[in-house]
Amino acid sequence: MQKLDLIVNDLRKDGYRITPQRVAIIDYILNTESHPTAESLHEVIQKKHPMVSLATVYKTLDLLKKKGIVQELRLAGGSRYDANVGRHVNLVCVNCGKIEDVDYDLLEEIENKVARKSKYDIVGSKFELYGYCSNCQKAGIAK
Amino acid sequence: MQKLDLIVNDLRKDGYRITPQRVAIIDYILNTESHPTAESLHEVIQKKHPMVSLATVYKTLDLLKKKGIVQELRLAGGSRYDANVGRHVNLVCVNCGKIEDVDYDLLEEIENKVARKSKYDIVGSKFELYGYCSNCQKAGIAK
DNA sequence: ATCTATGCAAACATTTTGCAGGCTG
DNA sequence: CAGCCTGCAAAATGTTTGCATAGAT
Repeated sequence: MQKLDLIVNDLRKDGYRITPQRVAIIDYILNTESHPTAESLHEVIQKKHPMVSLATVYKTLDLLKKKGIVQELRLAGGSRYDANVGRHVNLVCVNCGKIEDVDYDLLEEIENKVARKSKYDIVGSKFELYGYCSNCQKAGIAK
Repeated sequence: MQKLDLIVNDLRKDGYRITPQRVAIIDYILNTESHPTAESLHEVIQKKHPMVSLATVYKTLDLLKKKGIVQELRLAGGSRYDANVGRHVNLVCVNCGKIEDVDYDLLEEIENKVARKSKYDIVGSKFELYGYCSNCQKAGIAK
């Protein structure tokens, strides 16, 4: 069974409606490695599905974020979205915005290794954990 | 010698002018652990130095980023700035936006350890490397 | 005296929101 | 056929820019 179908079934089970817009967006983001912005995603999808507005793209991406289907990378020039939600390292060019995925072993060695392998001039790195702090868990907000 | 003085001397050596606005901003960000946004930084600094505009805060933060003195964390609700530019882990509450710094050993164990220690409900993580790709290095753009 | 840095306000880019109507279940 | 989802447009948010002037060197 396709990954798309699994996600669609999951959403349906949760009571979400399966619209052509949502399917098109999910399908596209599952099958690209381009880390699109909301706007570039909208442009590409409109070619096949003229009936998709930018607002719907944003709303759908919000839904997919909540469901853990996509990850949002907040970068200069707007957020980019990534269906690869497993633990992974993104190599971001702070000049042109290009993003590449990188395999790695241990944190301690990553930076040097990556610099050597990629020919990137590394100017910084960041490992961030996202979650709900204990206060917010108690309050049960917006989860 | 104070860290502030070192930075100020460095900037002066590079030909940048040492204005009260810049000193106030650098001084504040060096001595806070609150990961302020540009706007919150502006509010706090205005209390002591009414002559600091928000535009100047942004311009100064850009300068400090270029000099490697601060790190920008792009999060929901706006970027946050952090004088701790060494390699470190930020623990971000995706609900209230609180940011805490975390010590760590090895990447493999971080997520579980942090979840246990912090009582955070971890919903995702991200380790990003920032740098200039080889193309951009050749082109020598905007560095 | 020179010329960078500032403040102001307008411009800009991205994302969010409200509402009327359409489509899924 | 009930109510969630959509498209549109306006609004909100966060950041950048242009220009005249103040102020650091």
